[in-house]
Amino acid sequence: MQKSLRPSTPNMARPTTKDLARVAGVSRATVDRVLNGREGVKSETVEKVTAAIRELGFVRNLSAANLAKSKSYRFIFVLPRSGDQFLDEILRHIHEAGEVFASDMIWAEVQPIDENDPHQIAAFLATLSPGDVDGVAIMAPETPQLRDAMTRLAERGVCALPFISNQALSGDNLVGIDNRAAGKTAATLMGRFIHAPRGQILVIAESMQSRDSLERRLGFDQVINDSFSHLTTLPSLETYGSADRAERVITAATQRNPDIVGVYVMSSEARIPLEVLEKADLPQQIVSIAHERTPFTEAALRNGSIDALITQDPGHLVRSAIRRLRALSDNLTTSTSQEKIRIEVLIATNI
Amino acid sequence: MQKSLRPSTPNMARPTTKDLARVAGVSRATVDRVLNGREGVKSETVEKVTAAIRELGFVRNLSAANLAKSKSYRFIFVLPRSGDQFLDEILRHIHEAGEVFASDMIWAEVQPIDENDPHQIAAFLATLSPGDVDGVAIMAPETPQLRDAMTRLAERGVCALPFISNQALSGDNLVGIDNRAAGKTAATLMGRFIHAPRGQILVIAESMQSRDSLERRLGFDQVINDSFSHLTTLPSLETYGSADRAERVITAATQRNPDIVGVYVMSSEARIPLEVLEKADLPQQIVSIAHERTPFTEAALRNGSIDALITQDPGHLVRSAIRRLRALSDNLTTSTSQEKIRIEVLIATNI
DNA sequence: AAAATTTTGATGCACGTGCCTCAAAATCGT
DNA sequence: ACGATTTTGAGGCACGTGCATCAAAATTTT
Repeated sequence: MQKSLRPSTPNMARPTTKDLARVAGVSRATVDRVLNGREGVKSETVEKVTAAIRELGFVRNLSAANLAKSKSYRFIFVLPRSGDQFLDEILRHIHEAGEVFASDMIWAEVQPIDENDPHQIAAFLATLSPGDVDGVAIMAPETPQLRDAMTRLAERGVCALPFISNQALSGDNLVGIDNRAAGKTAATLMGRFIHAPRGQILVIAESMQSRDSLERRLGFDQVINDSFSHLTTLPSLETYGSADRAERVITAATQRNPDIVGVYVMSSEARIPLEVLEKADLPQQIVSIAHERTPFTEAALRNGSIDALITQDPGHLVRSAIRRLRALSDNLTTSTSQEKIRIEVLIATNI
Repeated sequence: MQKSLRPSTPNMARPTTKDLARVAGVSRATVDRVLNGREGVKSETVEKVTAAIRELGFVRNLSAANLAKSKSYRFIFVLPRSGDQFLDEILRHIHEAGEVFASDMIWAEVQPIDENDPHQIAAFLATLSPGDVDGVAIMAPETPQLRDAMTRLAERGVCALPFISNQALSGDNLVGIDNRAAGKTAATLMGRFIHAPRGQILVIAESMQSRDSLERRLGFDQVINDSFSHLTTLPSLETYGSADRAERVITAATQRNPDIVGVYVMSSEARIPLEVLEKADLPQQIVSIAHERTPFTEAALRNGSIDALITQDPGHLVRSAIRRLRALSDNLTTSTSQEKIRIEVLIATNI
C-alpha cells in the first residue's frame, strides 16, 4: 500500500500546465482547451493530454485558477425567520464560519424567509443567477414549487443544497441527518433507559406537518413497537409554538394517562414543552429525551431534567454546507461521501 | 445583528493591497512591510495602515499569497506501526483526504514509528525542518523526550499537533477526544442499560500503561461509583494484543465472577476480547460497550453482540487535523475553538 | 487543386500578493 | 549644516491558470 501522498521524488515540484503541454507534445493553449472542456479539440489530442495528466498526476492548482478568474464564492443560506434557539446557533455559526472562510474568498450570507410560503421561496430563488450567487443552502419544507425552483436553479448553474430540514434525502446531497434514524436512536435509548415493566411514552412536537417530525415519529414508533413492546407511545401532541397551547394539551395528556414513564420531545425547540412538564408533577424517574443542543437543553441535561439529547452539531452543519457548496461549485465530485453529518447522542457526561 | 458577511455594497470588489495603500496614503511596498511584519516601519505609519485595514475590512487573499510564495503545505502523520483496524481506518482516511486536499496544495503523508520508543520518535522529529515539512500530527504516548522534541520543533517553526492519543490536553490543541469523558459516557450508558439489581462489570484493555486506557478507566469508575453503586467494576484485564493471553485472563475472570452483567472494552481493538467472550458462555442479557468503529465492531453492533460504541470519527479526525495544521501554518488564530472532535455514541440505529 | 473549415500554436495580459532592488526622502546625531 | 541612518516610494518579476487574439497548420469539402 502506498504510504505517501506526494510525488515519489521528495522535492519534485508539482507539475503545471506547462509540464503537461511538454509531455503531451502540444501547446499550453491546447492543454487549456482540454482542461476547461472547450470545443474544437480532436479526440486524439484530448487523449494525449489526459494521458499526460495521468502520467504526471497533474492536479489543477485551485488557488491559481481562482485567482486568474478572480473568482470568489458567494453562498446564501435560506433560513426560516422564526428564531428558535437552534436557529440562533446556526446563525451564529454562519457568522463565525464567514470570518474563517473569508481568506479563501468565500462569503456566506443569510436570507430569512417565511418557511410556510413556498411561493415566496420559489420567487426568491428565481431571482438568483450565477453572476450573483454560486450556491444556496435551503432549509425549508419540501414542496413541489420548491423542488421545481431548485431544479431550475441547478439548470442555471447555481448549486442548491438541502440544508438540515424537511427535505427528502435526494441524491444523498442533504446536509443534515436522517430523521428516521434519529427517531430510532431516541427510541432505543428511551427503551433501554426505562426500567419500569410497562408504561406510556408522551410524544411532543411543534407540528406534525413537518417532515422532520413525521420521520422521527416513524422511526421512534418502529423501534418501540419492535423491541420494547412493554411500552406504548401516545399520540403526538402539537404545540404550534404556543406556550398556552402546550400547557393545555400536555396537562390534559398527563392527567389522562397516569402511567407515563417517558417523554420524547421531537421539535428542535424543547424549551416550552419541558417547562410545562416541569410544572406538572410527574413521577421523578421519568425518562426524557429531546432534540438539539441549545442553551436550555444543555442546562437541562446537566441538571438531570433531560436524560439524553439527539443532536446534530450546528457548527459542523454550517461548515459542512459551505464546503459542500464549494465542492459543488468546483465540480469536485470526489468529496461526495465526505462530511456526513452524524446523529449525535449527548448525555450529561459528553456535552 | 449583522446578517451579511460580505462588504455592505453588494458588488463591491474585495479590497486589495493597492486599495490599502491608497487609503492609508502610503506605497504598496510599505503596506507589504506592515502586512508581513517586516522591520523598519515607523509605528505611526503602521498605525495608518492598520487603520486602513480596519476601515476597508481588508482580508489577505490567501490563494494569491500562497501562489506568490508558491507555498504548498506538507504535513506528516506520525503513527504507530501496529496495524489494528482503527489505525487502518485512519490510514485510509489520510489517503482519501489527500486526494481532496491536493487541489489546495496540501500533501499529507504517513511516518510509521514504534510508539514505545520515545528516542526514535524524538530522533525522527529532530530531522524535520521548516523547509521540508510544515506540520506534524503525532499519535504517540506522551513522554518527556517527546514533549521536548515537540517544543523544539515548534521553535524551529514546524507546527506539532497531538493527534488522537495519549497526550495531555495541552493548550486544548489536541485533535481527539477527552478520554475521561469518554469513559464517563460509557459508564452512564452501561449503568442505564443494565437492568439487573446488582452485578459486576468486566473491564478489558490492551494495556493499562497507555494514558488513554487510564483516563477512560478513571472516568468509567467515577460514574459507576457515583451513580450506579449497585454495580461493581472488576480490575482491568490486560490482553497485550495477544489472543492467547486474552483468552486466558478473560476465561479466568468469568469463572471467578459469576455475576457479570456488563463488559467494557476500552482498547481501540475490540475484536480479540469480544471473540473470546463470544466463546465463553455468559448469560445472554449481558451489556457490552466498546470503543471505535471498525468493520468488526460495526458488525457486532448490528447483530446485537455489542450494545453501544463510543467512537470518534476517523475521517473527521484526519480532516480536522489537516485543517488545524493548515491554520497553524498560516497563523490563523481564529479557528482555535473550531473543529472540536465529538465523543460519538453509536447504537444499532444510528451507525 | 483550390477553397472552406477545423484544429492547433504562439503570445500576451490579467488576477493579488510576496519579494527584491535602488533611489529618494525624511529623520537623526554631531 | 553636514554626514549617517532610518524610513519610504517606485517599479518590476514571479507564482499557475484563465482567457483572448491571430496566425499557422492540418484536415475536410468542393
